[in-house]
Amino acid sequence: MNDGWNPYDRNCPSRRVLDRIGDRWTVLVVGALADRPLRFSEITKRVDGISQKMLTQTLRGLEQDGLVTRTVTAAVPVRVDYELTPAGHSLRTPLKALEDWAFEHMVPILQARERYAETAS
Amino acid sequence: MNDGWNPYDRNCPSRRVLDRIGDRWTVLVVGALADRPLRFSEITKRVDGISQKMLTQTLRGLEQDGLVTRTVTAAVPVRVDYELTPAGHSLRTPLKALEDWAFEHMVPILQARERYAETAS
DNA sequence: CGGAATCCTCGTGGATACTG
DNA sequence: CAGTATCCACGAGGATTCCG
Repeated sequence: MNDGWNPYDRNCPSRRVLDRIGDRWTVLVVGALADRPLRFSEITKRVDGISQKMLTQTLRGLEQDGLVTRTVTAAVPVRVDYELTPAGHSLRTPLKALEDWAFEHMVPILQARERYAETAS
Repeated sequence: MNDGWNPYDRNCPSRRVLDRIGDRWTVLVVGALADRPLRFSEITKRVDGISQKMLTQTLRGLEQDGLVTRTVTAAVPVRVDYELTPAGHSLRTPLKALEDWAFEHMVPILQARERYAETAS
């Protein structure tokens, strides 16, 4: 049922998918689009620190995987909206679970990190 | 309740935690340790493609965050076991949800990817 | 406004060799 | 066995400029 693949094998299909999802920006962009479609510039504002190059790249990847749709409205200036597909929305559930985990555990984790930093000479 | 932080802000605590989790190797190493404690060399074998440098680095990070414990057994040769802490185990739940999602959606996603590759001249 | 193209710089991370 | 220490290459990704 797994086609003989082992999830820890670098070429395992599910791992190839996971590699895209695990991407730093992908998680944040999907999160930004969770509520409603957004324009390119709106996403830029929401996701702090992302460059327009990375945003373009991330969106192309999501589009390529069928997780986001790109809609161009001809006008001057041009308007482009990005929206999660049903599959994209379904990704929010596990992603949200991860964010919740991070939020719940961040205090002890950040404390442990600082303690570690002090110990290290 | 969020200390005024916005999750998309680069300095938001939960995002700082997420950055570690989002790491390519971290997910795989935590997964490898899910069932039982493992020795260094055992993890190397399980996680295909990881170099010993990256494994060391990843383990140090997890140790630093209190998600993994490192136990040294003095002997010749030395034996070192790595084990998930309770916090580390709790991370498995959201991670598993993500893996499941990847497995469920991989077929259409990989197909969409190929279609995209063909279209592009 | 929403990019594409170019340049250039860091850091990631692999390969190798050596050590307790 | 389980690392540490170096060296090095490559690619991610930022800054900038230009275009439809």
